[in-house]
Amino acid sequence: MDAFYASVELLSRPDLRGRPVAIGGRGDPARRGVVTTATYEARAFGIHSGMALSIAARKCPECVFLPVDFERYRMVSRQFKAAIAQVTDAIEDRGIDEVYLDLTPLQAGSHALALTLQKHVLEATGLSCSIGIAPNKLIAKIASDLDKPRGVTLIGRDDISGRIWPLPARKIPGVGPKADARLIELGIATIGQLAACDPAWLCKQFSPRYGLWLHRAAHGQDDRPLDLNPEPRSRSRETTFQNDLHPVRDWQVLAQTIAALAKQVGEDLKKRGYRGRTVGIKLRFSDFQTITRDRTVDTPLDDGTSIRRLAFECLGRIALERPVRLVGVRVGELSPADDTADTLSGPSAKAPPRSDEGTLPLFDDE
DNA sequence: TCTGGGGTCCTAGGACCC
DNA sequence: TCTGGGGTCCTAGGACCC
Repeated sequence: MDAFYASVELLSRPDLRGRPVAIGGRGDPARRGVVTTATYEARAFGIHSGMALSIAARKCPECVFLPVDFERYRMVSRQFKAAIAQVTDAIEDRGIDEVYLDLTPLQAGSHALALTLQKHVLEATGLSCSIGIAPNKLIAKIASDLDKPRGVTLIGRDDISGRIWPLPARKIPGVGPKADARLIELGIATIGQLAACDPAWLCKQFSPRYGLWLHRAAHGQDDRPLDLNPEPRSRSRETTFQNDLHPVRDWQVLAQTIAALAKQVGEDLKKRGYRGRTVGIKLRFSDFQTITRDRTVDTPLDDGTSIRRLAFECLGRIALERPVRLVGVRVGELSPADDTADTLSGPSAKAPPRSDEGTLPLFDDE
């Protein structure tokens, strides 16, 4: 979807069309938050997603800032996916504003299919999208980005050297800021230059796996099938404080926040029918250093009380010596709640007992 | 007044087991 | 003066994506 959150907001605020608009945080650039989406007018001022709201406001004082409304975006997301489902049900969900489709079995030509999809999405939501059609997910994803907004880009195997190789290596999904910076250091700026590199040399510069993947990606090779029904791996909630917490003076606030997050994660898990064996917490300090602690137990759980107890145990293993900016609670190693195989028997039942199992030496507030 | 929230996957080291 | 090899699980951190 093109500039998804911003485009959704403009549906109800047509008066803002043509003006620089940025969506993020609570819509107040004086408060903590980042730009999630900027309209193309705002992008012209150098505003982009991930940028601090305060910096965006400095770059463009006339920019309009709106708060994020995830509930609404999720609703529109369901609408556009339902519109696409009229064309194909081979849909891999890639989050709120993206999907992969397998159009292989369809009879119509690629370009006609793309126009049909855009028409369905526009009629269902009033919003535009950009489409890339290619022999695999990797190239389709790159292609979808080449002609935004409202683009349709077709790339065949024979087009890879002509259309893909001139692009910056950073355009490969999976090459982020760190890998790109390292590539630049190594004198590699384009995908074509990456494709010319010896894979063994790339493996030496990066990890063996990543080096091999880089080489294959640069040659447009990708054999990942669509994942039509991915199982969730973890569930988490986190929050950034408007003002950093003093680790001692504000301990109550920290504890209450963790308890509330634990409760929410538990409710999320129950609603979706999952339990998890690993409970973890995340703390971000004022210097932006982020640390995590987690704890795995034998029996999967989904109740807020157990999650909170384990979260507090994790908290007890962290030295609270700096102001705390963010706290989060996570449950991982998920399994369906109706799958009782692991809870009744199995290897875990024979695991040696842990002396501190279930105890809460420091922070027991029950 | 710089830097959200919710995810996935990978790496590396240590414990532990055979 | 020496101390294997292979495997799994857990933990912590980090890169990356939407």
